[in-house]
Amino acid sequence: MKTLSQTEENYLKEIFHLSTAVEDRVSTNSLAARLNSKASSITDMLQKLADKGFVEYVKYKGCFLTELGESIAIQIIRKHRLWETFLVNKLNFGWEEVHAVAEQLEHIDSLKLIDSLDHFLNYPKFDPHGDPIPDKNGNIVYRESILQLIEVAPNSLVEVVAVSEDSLALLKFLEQHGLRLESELEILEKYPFDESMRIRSAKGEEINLSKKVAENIRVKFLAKI
Amino acid sequence: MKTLSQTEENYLKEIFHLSTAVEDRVSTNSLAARLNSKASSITDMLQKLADKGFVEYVKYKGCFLTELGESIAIQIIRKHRLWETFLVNKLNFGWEEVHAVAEQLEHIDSLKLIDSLDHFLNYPKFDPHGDPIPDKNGNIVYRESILQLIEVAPNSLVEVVAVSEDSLALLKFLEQHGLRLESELEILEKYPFDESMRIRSAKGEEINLSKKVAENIRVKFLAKI
DNA sequence: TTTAATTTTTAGGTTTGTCTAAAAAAATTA
DNA sequence: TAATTTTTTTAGACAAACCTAAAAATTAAA
Ligand SMILES: [Mn+2]
Ligand SMILES: [Mn+2]
Ligand SMILES: [Mn+2]
Ligand SMILES: [Mn+2]
Repeated sequence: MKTLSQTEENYLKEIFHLSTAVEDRVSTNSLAARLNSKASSITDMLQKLADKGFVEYVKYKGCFLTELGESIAIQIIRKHRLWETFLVNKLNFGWEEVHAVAEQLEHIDSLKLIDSLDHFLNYPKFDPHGDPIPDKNGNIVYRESILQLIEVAPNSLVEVVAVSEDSLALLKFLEQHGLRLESELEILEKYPFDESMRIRSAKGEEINLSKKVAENIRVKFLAKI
Repeated sequence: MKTLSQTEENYLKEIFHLSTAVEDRVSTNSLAARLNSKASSITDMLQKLADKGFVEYVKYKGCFLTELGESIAIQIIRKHRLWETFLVNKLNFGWEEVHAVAEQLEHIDSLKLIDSLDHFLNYPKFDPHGDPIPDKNGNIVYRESILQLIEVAPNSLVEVVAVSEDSLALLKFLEQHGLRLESELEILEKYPFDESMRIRSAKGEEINLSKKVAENIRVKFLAKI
């Protein structure tokens, strides 16, 4: 199988993320926004990816990955998350520093490398942001009963299990308030006018979280208080 | 400092290797041969690199690196050799498997990454092929009194200290005969008609080495026998 | 020191991935 | 349903890195 360009790989990865998280058929404009590119460039590339059999694409109707395209996307995500794990676990990077470097490392092409790395890291199941790491065969084990913090009702106790990985500012903010994976926190109050919320961290600090922040923290429900 | 393309980095690296190992001013054709490219392509790129201040280039007279160009080349070589060391020491790659992967990894752009890696590997001085690893400041400590095996007279005992790194076939050949870094061997006889030689390995095996092979093994003289 | 061979450069193209501006289709609103 | 707005595609260009073929400069041979 001939190897794809970095650009093509980034397109497939982004189509995968959008089609699992947001829309079934991925629109030209949503890709343009995520890839910091223009709609016309996206159209060009979608035609090429469709020719090569990586996506199904119908003019004006958006696209989705073929089985082949999806398996490639998953392997790139596997590499991305394994490298992030390496950087945090072995090289002592902070979780907010790894994404940018992993965006480069995910394109290194060597099966032996990535399998050896997986072994070296002891076959980790989740990356530093709580996201599942696909295995060699592309299987992804999603966690059960995870919800966005913003969906949780007041007077609930929850545990942080994942955070949106690609916002540097968010990760720094969480770091600053001692919020990380496995942190427990209590939802004190929700303010409907701006969808912000007030929470109490494990060590008693009360923190206001904006809508944006609360959307990007994923938690597991622990108890009613 | 804005970041160079992978292609530009490869040109600088190759100019560095050729101008230290072979010729003071690097010719268009020698670059074309090393970069598997055509002379006309080299000319184009040299003009660009000269514009950007990485090389001195005079039409028809070849080129050499500026101080800036050299410092960039050395940092790429540093990355290449650190990654090779990582692959062998941590991921259990064979020394013949690492060069191709390092050719990709050397272009990853993150100072923190490479310095952390250096630390993680315990500041190695030499890579798996015996080549010196430049430090953070670009200093390279070359070994004293190293010669090519082909230059050594019969009845000498020598120790292998480095091998040409980028020939897969050579490395596999050496591996097969148990020849590696720190191996001791005895030069038995030299055959002038094809410049081949006969040697005896530490464990007594007698092996014939072609000119090509004997040129690409670097040794330290130990004793006359 | 001419002539011949070799090396290097220029001229003119190609491919990949991008862009802007204009046209076409689809979705919304009236 | 007709008009308007939004989304998407097409048309035409551009920069990077490469190529082939032809011209020019340099080097080697006669
Ligand atoms: Mn990431
Ligand atoms: Mn992640
Ligand atoms: Mn190498
Ligand atoms: Mn090496």
